[in-house]
Amino acid sequence: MEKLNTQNVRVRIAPSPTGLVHIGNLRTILYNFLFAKHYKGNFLIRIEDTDQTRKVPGAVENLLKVLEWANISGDEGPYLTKDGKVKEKGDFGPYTQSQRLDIYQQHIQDLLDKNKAYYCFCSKERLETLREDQVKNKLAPKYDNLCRDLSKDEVQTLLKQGAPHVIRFRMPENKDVICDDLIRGEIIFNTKNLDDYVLMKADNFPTYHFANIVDDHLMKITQVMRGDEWIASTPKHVLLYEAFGWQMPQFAHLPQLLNKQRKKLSKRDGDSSVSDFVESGYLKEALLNFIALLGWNAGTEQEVYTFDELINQFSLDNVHKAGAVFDVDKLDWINGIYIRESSEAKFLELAKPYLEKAELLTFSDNKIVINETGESIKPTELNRILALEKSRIKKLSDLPEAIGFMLSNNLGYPAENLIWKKSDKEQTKVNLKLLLQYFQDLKDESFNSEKIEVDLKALIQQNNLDTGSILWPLRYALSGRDKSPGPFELASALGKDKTLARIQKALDFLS
RNA sequence: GCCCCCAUCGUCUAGUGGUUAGGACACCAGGUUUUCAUCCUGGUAACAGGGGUCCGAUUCCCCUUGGGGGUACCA
Repeated sequence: MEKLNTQNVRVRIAPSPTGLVHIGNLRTILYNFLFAKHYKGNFLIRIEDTDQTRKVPGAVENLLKVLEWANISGDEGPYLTKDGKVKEKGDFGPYTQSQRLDIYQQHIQDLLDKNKAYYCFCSKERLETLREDQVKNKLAPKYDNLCRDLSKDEVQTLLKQGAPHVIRFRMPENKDVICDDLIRGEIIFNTKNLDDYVLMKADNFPTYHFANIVDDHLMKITQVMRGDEWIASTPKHVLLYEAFGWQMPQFAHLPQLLNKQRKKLSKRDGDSSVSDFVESGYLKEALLNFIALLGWNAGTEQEVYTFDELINQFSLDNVHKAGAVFDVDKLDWINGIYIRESSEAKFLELAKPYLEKAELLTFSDNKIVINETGESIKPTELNRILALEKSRIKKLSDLPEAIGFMLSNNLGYPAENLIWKKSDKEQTKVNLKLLLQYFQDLKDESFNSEKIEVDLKALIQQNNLDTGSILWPLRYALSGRDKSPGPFELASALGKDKTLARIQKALDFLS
């Protein structure tokens, strides 16, 4: 295997703007970025929009927004300005292929002059019929080289007539092509299995194969890291570099991200667009951490990494060959870790958009308003409420549902739910009255969960009560739910007035 | 059909000729506990099969099987 070149590292991602960025794209982007930063090189973004028919408006913006969200920025290429416009930076531009057509024109002429490429006037219809026949006869579908040996005069005549044409690569015959891969070693192909593929399309746009090679060369790309679905086209690329007489970059084909069915994760897999993950409330640290480990590991038992640790430890040496199944359960687990470890202030910031979107709260410059009641709530109070759910939610979109009952003044539930399984109605009423009395006497400044816990445990002992017979009704009165945070924390987060009101309401329900 | 890639618990993976095959998620059981979650402890679970090479193969080679990718004027 060839040795990794670590000098003047320049890598790129080359997405085509045909839809939303999906999670597999993001993983490829991540690896390129980590690699570039690890070797203190440059990371560039190049938009490969050579298929005019598949262009999707807004796709470039979506890509750049995702990168911004992920905190990954290109050293060269397109970027998003503050007012949402797309601009480009860097000395090797333009970084959008549709703006480089003249460059491809020059280079295709070079190949034509060297007789490495030729004009082809075959119609799409003919090619289609040809392919159908080949498939029917169990032959490899291949171009039959009809135009490969057209004379110069024939070509000139047809061109003068304005005949539609493409330009094809003149594939050498029966030649082994060695493709060296940083991850897989040498892969050998024979040109007899390759056909004279198209370099320039009839609309004068280059194909991926052509534009990609010209640009990687011109932009001085040192390593090409891309999904392993490209392995099969690598010999075409190698041959093109040879035809031009250019030095090739090093190739590293990354293992694919697979869905549960072990198929390539694609844009068609519903939930796989990065925007969906953002919307569901996965933290960027969690998502990046998780996908970094899908196909790579440092050879240690570490599972949780900061971004800097990823940059420091990332290496192509321990990137896998086999594809990896994307397992949401593990993502949820790691997301939970990042949620639990986030600071109070950060968690509030993270929670904001989700609470607002669910129309639970309205945030303005100096006020947070509870939509249902119109009351305002202090950030410190909200923080206390949020803290209750930190260890219970898996993603931020779970939050509105999880804390809704804390902000509502209309808890409704069947009265019998207040009764603990080993208790009865009368006992429950007595205990709730005891609690009402206790909380009435409790001073505001003592209203914290530690104090309440100590007091209530003492109360339980003094009165010789079953713990559950008092704590279950309290918790239920305060939450109206079978499952919730503990009663001490709830009381503390709700504050004296609401605590008293909710206990009173429970007593009303029982009578 | 043809070409190419890949193969350790259900999933993500450690392992580079000699290990009780390790960790994490998920799952199960137990502990803490008023519920749920967190947290702690323990458990079930894997080298696809067959040939070689070797004193010895999960590890190296070959074949089979299985999975995936490619085979476009898409990327």
